[in-house]
Amino acid sequence: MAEILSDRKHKILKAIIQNYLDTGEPVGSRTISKDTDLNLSSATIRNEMADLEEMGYIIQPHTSAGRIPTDKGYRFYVDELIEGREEEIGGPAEIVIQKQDKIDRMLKQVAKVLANNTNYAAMISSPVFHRSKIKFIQLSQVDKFQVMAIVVVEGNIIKNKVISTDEEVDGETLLKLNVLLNTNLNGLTLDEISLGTIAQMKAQAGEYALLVDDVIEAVVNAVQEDEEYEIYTSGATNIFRYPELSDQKNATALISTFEEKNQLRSIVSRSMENDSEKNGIQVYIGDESPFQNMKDCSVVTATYDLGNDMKGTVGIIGPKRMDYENVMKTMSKLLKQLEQIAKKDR
Amino acid sequence: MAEILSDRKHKILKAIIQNYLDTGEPVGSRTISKDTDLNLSSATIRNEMADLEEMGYIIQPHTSAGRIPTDKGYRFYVDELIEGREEEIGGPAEIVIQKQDKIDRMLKQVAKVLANNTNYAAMISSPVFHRSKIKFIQLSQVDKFQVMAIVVVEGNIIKNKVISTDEEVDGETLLKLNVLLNTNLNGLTLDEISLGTIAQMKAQAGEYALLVDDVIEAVVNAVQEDEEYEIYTSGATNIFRYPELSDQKNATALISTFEEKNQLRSIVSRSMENDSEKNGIQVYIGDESPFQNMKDCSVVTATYDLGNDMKGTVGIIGPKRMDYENVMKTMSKLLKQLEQIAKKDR
DNA sequence: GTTAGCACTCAATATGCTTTAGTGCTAACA
DNA sequence: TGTTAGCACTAAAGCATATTGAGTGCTAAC
Repeated sequence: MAEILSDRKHKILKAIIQNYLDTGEPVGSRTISKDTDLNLSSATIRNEMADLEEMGYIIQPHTSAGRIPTDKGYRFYVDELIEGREEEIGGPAEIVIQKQDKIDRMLKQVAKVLANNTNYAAMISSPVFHRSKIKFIQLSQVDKFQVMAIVVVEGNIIKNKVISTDEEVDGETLLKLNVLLNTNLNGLTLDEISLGTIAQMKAQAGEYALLVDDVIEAVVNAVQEDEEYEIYTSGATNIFRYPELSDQKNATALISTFEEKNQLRSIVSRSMENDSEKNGIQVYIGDESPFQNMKDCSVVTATYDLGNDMKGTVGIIGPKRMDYENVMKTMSKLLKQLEQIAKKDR
Repeated sequence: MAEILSDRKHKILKAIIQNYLDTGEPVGSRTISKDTDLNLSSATIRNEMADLEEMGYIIQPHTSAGRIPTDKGYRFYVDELIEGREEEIGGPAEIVIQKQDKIDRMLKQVAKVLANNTNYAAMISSPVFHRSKIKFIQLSQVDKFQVMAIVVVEGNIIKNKVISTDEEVDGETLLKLNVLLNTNLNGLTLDEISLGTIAQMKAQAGEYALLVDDVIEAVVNAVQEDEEYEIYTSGATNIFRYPELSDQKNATALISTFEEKNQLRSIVSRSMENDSEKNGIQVYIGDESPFQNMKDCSVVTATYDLGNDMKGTVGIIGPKRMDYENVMKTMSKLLKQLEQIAKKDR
């Protein structure tokens, strides 16, 4: 696998791939002969191309056609891109996200901007909160036998859950419970709520110890529940720009994927797991992607971090012949902005 | 316009439309001659068809083809359907929605079931709350200069808004404000909050009168804000089942409509406005629909009412040749279930 | 090692022919 | 007078058959 390509082959392969990214058409020897500064005739190029084909970097769709990159070819190209990526020479990013009062609005906007700037389909997950702290808890009477627990966690995310009680709970009790909960749980993450804490609370609750159990369960549920993080998408119809994806079969598969969002979750988890690579950007080419049956697509993901362990994933899905360079640039610029805004926010 | 069709023409027209709904192919005289119990030769049918064409109910796509319904033809058919619709003979509805703890989940499910049972694209709006009552309000300290107002309105919908204050607000003040807000505003709808109420509250607030203004504004905003009701969709890819909608142009338009959701809002408002017709079901054929450029589609909408003025809209979007009868039946069954579950819920 | 030249291949396009499903009209019929 | 059989006609759709064009691989000469 780790063959070393001669400088010339290297150049030719890169030229083929770049040309194919642009045009989407198989590229022939003549084109390369003209487009590169190698000053070689088409015949020579043909010989080199035959070699590259043998090595598995490119392939002919049919005898009398030019060559297109294989997955291995793409991988070569992308690896080189990632390798050579210096920190962007800043420059005022033209892309602009506006600060929004709610995080989810901002994320929706990020997805939109990403889709518009790349012309591929974009997705972004809301942060997963394994370890975000409880800011405060508020129990309120909803009904005679129903109490609602409202939990605000860091990032001003609000979760709520209705608790049905066996006996009527009067206002005073509720007040006491509220104080109890807040003094004991505020500032803790879910993981930090130990059995000890709970026992302690029960002791303090006295005759309402029973209720405490229910309430804590509700709180935990509420916080965990939307651990079922949201996924926002944008630009699904962009796939129609690429003929290789817009036949009925592919289009249906891709668009339901975006509508259902279940499969997108697998991208998110995968991206989170692998998040450690250089620059945090990951590229899945063809079959490498977590999708089923999406061998004609590539997926580019990155993880953002808003601090306090609020991490999420953005992703771009497009044809294999996507403009990886632009996608990676746009993505990292956008994320940098997002993270900056979030930083100010606290 | 209000020509009266002879009984025979009536039957023939209906047969043509029904056949076309089934097959999607232009229908010829021979087919009708065989399929109906009129016992007429194809030649006779041809004469009648020529008449119907002249009257504008049907049209020939090209000289040597059968006939397809015009919008006027569809309108005739649908009107008759709506006319003749007796209250469904109940029967245990096979379609089942499960009770969910949160309304939005239930609505999502409704959309899904609707899409699956009809094979068209489905949407449902969350209820609009012009006049839903405030159940309680909770102010909480978020930051030194930030207070969060959480408002719970009927239906256990939670809204929240962060208020930035000029001066630091201490816990005691907050408590007072909380009591003040709740004693004055609970049980009221937005419309019922009069200037008198506000003046009264300010008087009671004493030195914090200034804050009261901000807070009330925040509350009103919070409640109104998601007046920006949500729209849930399902089955957008169903349109690929119908060749007349699945060409690139149509598919892109339709699917972006579903993704963007803005245009869907215009359907919702339209449906709400017109909600007074028989059975509450409305059908927009072709250009009658609120969509732009969607002349090949029909839209069927209905309004649901969960009580307490919590009204919303469901809609189906499909080809003009959709199975209107089934759609209407499915829709009204489903809504009946939804409303029943909501009733129990209170 | 490079290149010109040539025979060859295959997809895509164009061309013309046939089939098919339907029509409208006319003339005969009950 | 309404109905029908029959026939000439039409346009789309299907099919086979050339034509073109972009590209290749190979060979022989530079």
